[in-house]
Amino acid sequence: MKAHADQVGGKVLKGDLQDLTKKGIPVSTNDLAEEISASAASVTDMIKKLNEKKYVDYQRYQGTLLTLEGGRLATKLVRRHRLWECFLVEKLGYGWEEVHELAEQLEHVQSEDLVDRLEEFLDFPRFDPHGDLIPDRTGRFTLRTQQPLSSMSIDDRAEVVGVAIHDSQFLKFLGDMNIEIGIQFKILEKFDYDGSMRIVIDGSQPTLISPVIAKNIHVKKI
Amino acid sequence: MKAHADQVGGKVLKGDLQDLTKKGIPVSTNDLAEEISASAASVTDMIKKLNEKKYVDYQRYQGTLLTLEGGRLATKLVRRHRLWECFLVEKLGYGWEEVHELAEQLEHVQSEDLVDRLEEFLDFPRFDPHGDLIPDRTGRFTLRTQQPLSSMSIDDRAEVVGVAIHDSQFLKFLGDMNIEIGIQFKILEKFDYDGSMRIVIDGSQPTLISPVIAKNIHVKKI
DNA sequence: TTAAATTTTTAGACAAGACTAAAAATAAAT
DNA sequence: ATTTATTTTTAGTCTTGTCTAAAAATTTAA
Ligand SMILES: [Mn+2]
Ligand SMILES: [Mn+2]
Ligand SMILES: [Mn+2]
Ligand SMILES: [Mn+2]
Repeated sequence: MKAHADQVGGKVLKGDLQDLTKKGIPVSTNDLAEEISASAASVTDMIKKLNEKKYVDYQRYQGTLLTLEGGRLATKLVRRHRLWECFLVEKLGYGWEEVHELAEQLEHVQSEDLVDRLEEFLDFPRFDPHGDLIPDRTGRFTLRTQQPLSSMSIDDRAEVVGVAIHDSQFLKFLGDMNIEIGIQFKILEKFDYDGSMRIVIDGSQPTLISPVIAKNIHVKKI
Repeated sequence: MKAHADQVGGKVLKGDLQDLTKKGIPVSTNDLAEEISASAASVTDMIKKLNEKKYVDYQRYQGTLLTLEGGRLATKLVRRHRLWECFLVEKLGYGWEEVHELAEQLEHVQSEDLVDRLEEFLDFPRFDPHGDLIPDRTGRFTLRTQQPLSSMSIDDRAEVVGVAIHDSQFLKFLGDMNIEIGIQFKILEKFDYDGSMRIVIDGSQPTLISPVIAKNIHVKKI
């Protein structure tokens, strides 16, 4: 159910949830179980019910795929989740590392209208605090050019547009290094040995970025 | 679980949830069942569990009372509910007749901190859109002098401070008559026959108020 | 191409929360 | 003080969502 804007670099174009997931590749029962911390047996049971209701395409032993209807529902959930995250950060002053769990609860409040009003109240934000895209009322959103920081070269200049991981430890760590959405920087060095990079954030001192970190920061070349 | 500020006219003083409910009078199993639209059997089952957890005092056939701990929990829920109602009206532009059901969902989001921040964001409102008191972080609140409009006499001037019924039909009806929290008016006539009243809202035309309506509007004499 | 390892499903059980129908306790009426 | 009516509880069942252990299917390796 979780969308991964990260996997879709390239041109700006319209997309739906399918574009945000690994297109057409079924997810395994075990992976789902792992993701939601439940047993594989429970996942099988539930998936069968969702299949009955036509929210997923499921054939035993072959994994699971969202149907169009399931995708629509999932997109709505993603929309709600991300708008609530915006609210928590923009209006209640939470940090980007604190909002996911709260949004997980708020997203289950049933009311289309509430979310639409929330969106208006927030002035129609296009991205959530982690840089993820917010689908509009109709489920559409605009894709964005982006690439992992690890793919940049020396002397490139770039802007941080998102993160691949929402883990609060990771986000807090980035925060401590003053790395946040919107900051611009230049690549000073890239070490062939392990791919570590030295970058300099405009108006600040140079920082060393480990390859694992670099892979999980999404940037836009400028 | 629902607090009734209406039952406590009189002097301004500190209170807790006990003050807001019919003090010490146990609620019957059937009344609870009616209130939540469940069977009496279900209520008995659940009450037994709450009794186990010490949230209520229950003895079979004798009805149910909140314990101190249960009261504290209930107060928190009431606080959350009312703050969310404020949010929906103040920030998202909902009408007072639309917010109860949404707040019923939002109140179940688990996070003390979230509610405290919401309260601050709303500038520490003391009353919700229906004029009900909002407990503070510690569960305390200040009682307010009030009486039903039906108890006023000719030539009295008063201000609307709340409503006894939260039914959306009733609230919409009041709205249509331009009766809302904060408006001030004068009693022109009171008909002995059935208790109907004619009132005039400052800067408007006189209106006729039926006794049922008058009983459910809380006012403060001025 | 068969055997071993892994993944996924089934079978069976359990807890929570609901319900209906019948029994028991309490309250009201004669 | 009995009888009758009402309220409340118990008994038994159902549904939903979860789990573990064992069986079945698929994938990987020999
Ligand atoms: Mn999130
Ligand atoms: Mn996010
Ligand atoms: Mn309410
Ligand atoms: Mn209210």
